[in-house]
Amino acid sequence: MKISKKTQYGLRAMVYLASAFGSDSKICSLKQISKEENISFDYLEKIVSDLEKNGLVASKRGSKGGYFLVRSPEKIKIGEIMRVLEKTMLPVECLGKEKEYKCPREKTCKTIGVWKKIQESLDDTLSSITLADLLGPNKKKKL
Amino acid sequence: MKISKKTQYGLRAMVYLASAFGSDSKICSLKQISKEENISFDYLEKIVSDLEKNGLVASKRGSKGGYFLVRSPEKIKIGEIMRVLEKTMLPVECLGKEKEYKCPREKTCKTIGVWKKIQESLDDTLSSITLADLLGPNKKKKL
DNA sequence: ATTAAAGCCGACCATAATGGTCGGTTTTAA
DNA sequence: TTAAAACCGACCATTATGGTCGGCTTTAAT
Repeated sequence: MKISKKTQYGLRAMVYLASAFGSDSKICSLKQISKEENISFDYLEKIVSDLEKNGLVASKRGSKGGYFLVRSPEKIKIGEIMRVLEKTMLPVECLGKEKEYKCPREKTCKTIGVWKKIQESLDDTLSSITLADLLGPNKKKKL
Repeated sequence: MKISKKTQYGLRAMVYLASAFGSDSKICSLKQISKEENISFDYLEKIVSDLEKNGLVASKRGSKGGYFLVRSPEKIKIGEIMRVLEKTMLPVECLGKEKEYKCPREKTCKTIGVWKKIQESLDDTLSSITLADLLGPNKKKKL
């Protein structure tokens, strides 16, 4: 029941990009991010690559290249980021709707309700917070 | 971000014991539980042993022995069970209060708020449900 | 007294996930 | 032409997970 380092690093990188979003220098290199956020460059590369493949950031290649948010911070929910980076956001398999998986205990299971409640409160929380909400005092707003 | 099988099995075992709690035959053997709940006997043994060490169940040894709840189901919160069986209930290390761990980013961290919210909603959920709440229709109550 | 059922306990183990590193290729601004 | 940066796949050590096994101890029943 814990959040992976991957997700933690990824969220930090996203917050970093969010801070830069308004400015003219909204493009940030991995070197920059990894240095300032103290995250292994090589590992960060993999993480950001995942974020890119899932349409949360975009890149510019070559010298002076880097990454930037594709949407403004207010439009990016924390849940979206986590769903990309965490292996699974389902507390238990049986809550998934994959065809292959079919729980034989389904009908009579007394514990499923617990996992459902956990999932619901998690979803609530993660869809109520956006990147913009994390941007520190001078960039206005809560949390 | 998922619940281990250990916890899932453990909760099912606890629910099983809770069902038996009222009756004269409140003592259940692992053989019985593992068979009816379809959980590996050997693995269940380890799980229930953890629950015993943490004072959630007690045992009677020898023939006709087995395990039983130490408290009535209404007095056992799901959170207690999970805190015993899950490796950690903290979304991230930095939320812990261990002396050894000290996050250098603490002061300026923009992401900690997210993890705090997750933890709070999780705690809320898990302290609001008791074993009794999971006991099916004939044993009264919600969920 | 013996036996069978049950808990108790520590060792072992295969597989997968985690968190990370490395070397090389391609693109692009200067 | 060169340096900076993204891109990409392979590799790797450590840990967690989920589970098995064998032997010991306790106790009810015969």
